[in-house]
This record gives sequence, structure tokens and C-alpha cells, in this order.
Amino acid sequence: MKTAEELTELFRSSGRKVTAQRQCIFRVLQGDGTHPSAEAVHAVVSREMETISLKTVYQTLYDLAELGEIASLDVGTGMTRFDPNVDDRHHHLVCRRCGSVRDLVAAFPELRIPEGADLGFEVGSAEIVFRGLCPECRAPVPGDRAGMRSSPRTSSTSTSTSTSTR
Amino acid sequence: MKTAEELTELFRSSGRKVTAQRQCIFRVLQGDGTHPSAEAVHAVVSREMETISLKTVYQTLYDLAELGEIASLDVGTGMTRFDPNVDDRHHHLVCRRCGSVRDLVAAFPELRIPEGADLGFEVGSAEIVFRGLCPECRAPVPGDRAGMRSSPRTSSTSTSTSTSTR
DNA sequence: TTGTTTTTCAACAATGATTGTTGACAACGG
DNA sequence: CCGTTGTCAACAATCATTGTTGAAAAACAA
Ligand SMILES: [Mn+2]
Ligand SMILES: [Mn+2]
Ligand SMILES: [Zn+2]
Ligand SMILES: [Zn+2]
Repeated sequence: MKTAEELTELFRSSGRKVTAQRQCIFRVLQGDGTHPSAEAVHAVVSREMETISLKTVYQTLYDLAELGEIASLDVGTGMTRFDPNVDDRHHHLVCRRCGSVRDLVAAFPELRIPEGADLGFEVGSAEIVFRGLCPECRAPVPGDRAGMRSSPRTSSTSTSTSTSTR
Repeated sequence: MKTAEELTELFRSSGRKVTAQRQCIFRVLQGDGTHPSAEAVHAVVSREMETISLKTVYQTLYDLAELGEIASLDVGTGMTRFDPNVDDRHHHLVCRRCGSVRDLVAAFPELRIPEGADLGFEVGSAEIVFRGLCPECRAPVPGDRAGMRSSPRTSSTSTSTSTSTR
């Protein structure tokens, strides 16, 4: 993903308007490796711009995805996740407890489909999701209720660094 | 997935009741390789039992999944898909046009994560989704609308080889 | 079989995530 | 500055899925 300034330029040159809300979203996404959901982005942006609507966040994320500056992912956590990292070829680690998503930067060149097994599909891409437990969910500290609650769906919580639930 | 008779027995022995609706669902799932959604199952079952509710279908699918007789799958088509094939180790081909899902029966044993790349995750499983075009969507016959009825609603955009499954 | 207890079913309503609509308002080009 | 065009935020609507509940059916005992 480009810098906020470059994105401003890109939006203008692609016939889109640039607003304070959008630039704020650009900034928030910069270097975010947590694969946030639209709501998570909205929560962060809201700290800076109280009145911004969730719809605006969705719209801007959609625009960024359309421009190829971010990717939208569905890894089964119930909400679409957005990934500013579109430069590295990578796959994902998904915590089945808290739903956190992290990059796994590694190529798997052996993903060749055996002859005749493709059932006539014209395969364009392959995505791997590794499921397991993130470091936080792996060793729950006794007496510590922060970090996660139950299902990946509900609750916002997220005290610890870099593992946001929503 | 077991036969309808075996499932009847299994349901009883696991403290569940067996109803005509459930047995009908058992039968419909038998040998269904299309990875139907709950609604798709409901549509088929409804031809035989007019009054069965979608909720009942969901409930029965959930029970079957809990018993490990079917798997529930989220491959980003907007609806949870159900897979009666839990015996073969396999991955999935997903049509990005019509959302159809087929089995790709092939083992990819070398999905070893490079040392240190796992970010502390305790990885338990890996799923591969191959995205592309199914035979029907690949060569659309003029005037033939079959196979095109449902467009994938929650599309994941993302041109490149990225990540996803759900 | 018959009665008693436990579950299920189907209608109805509610979620939660996402999208559609729209009037007021801001960005851009002149 | 001005008009045109596109955007924003509030509101309502969808869609898939889940919660609730009274009536009916299945399991269990006798
Ligand atoms: Mn990523
Ligand atoms: Mn399958
Ligand atoms: Zn976790
Ligand atoms: Zn297709």
C-alpha cells in the first residue's frame, strides 16, 4: 500500500475526491498488520474523527481495494478483513480462538494441481489459511480475562498489542 | 458421511431425536458433491417436504457437523457451505463467477511452515482454496443461462494470489 | 399399548454485517 | 467566486443466520 500522500494523488488522478475522512483512513491503514475489519478501522478512525460513519469507512476500503492498494479477505472470522500488504506474496495464520490474522510470508511453490484433478476448472490463484492458536490464546495467563472472550464474533476487548479481535 | 440408516442410529445413540425431516436431509446430503448451502439443501428437501423450515435445516446441518458427519466450510461465497465428504483429505476449487465448489482430492504434504515464520502460532490445520472458473463459467454457451444464477455476493476482489478461506 | 418426559418443529422476530438511498455539503476546474 | 460533480452521514433495507416459543412428536417406562 502506498503512503497517504501517494494515495491522495492516486485518488485524485483516478477521478475520486479526497476528504479528510479518507486521508485519516489512509493513515490508519499505514503499516497496520492486524488485517482489521471495517469496524476495527472505524473504531480507530473514530478516535480522531468522532462523526465519521461506518458507511464511509466501508466505501473508502472498497475504493482502496478497487485500486488494488489493499486486499479484502474472508478468512472465516465473520467479517471481511482488509490487508494493506499487497506487495508481499504471503498467506495467513488465523487464530481459531480470537480471530486474529497475521501474515505468513512464505512461498509454497509446490501448489501444483495434479493432472486431471482440476475437474475442468481454470485455476487462477491459490490461498492457504493456516488455522491454530495465536501466542496470546495459546498460553492464557491465569486470572487474566483481557484479550479475548469467547467467539470471534462478539466482544471488542483487545487489550494486548497487535491482536485485535474485531 | 454415513448412510441415512447409520445416521439415524447415530442420532439416537447420541441422545438426539430422529424425525422425518432429518432423515430427508440425511438422504439429500448422501453423495452430494456440490457443497450445498443451507438454502440449497432446503430447496431440495422442500420438493419432498413442502413445509419444512429453513431453521430446521440449519439445525440439522449443525448437528451433523457437531457429530463430525459433515464439515461446514466458508470459502468466501457469502454462505456457509456443507460438505458430506469428511473421509477424503481434500481441498477445494471455487468458481469466482458462480460460486460453485468442487473437491480437489490431492494431498499437499509439503505445507510445512518455514522455521520462525509462524509468529508463535500453534498451527493445527491448513486449508487451500483454489480460485478460478468452473467449466460452465469458463465457456459460456450463448443463450445458455445455466450455472450463472447466483453471483458470489461477498466477493473478495483481490486480483493476486493472496489469502482466504472461511 | 398408554401415559409421561423430553426434544423437536415451524412460525415469528431479532441479530450482525453489509449495502442502498438521499439531501446537505465539500472538492475541483474554470 | 461559481457551478458542477462527487462525497458524507443519517437512515433504512438486505441477507444469512440465530433466538424464542407453543404445539406436536419421539423416547422411555410401565
Ligand atoms: Mn496479509
Ligand atoms: Mn469438499
Ligand atoms: Zn488468538
Ligand atoms: Zn462457475
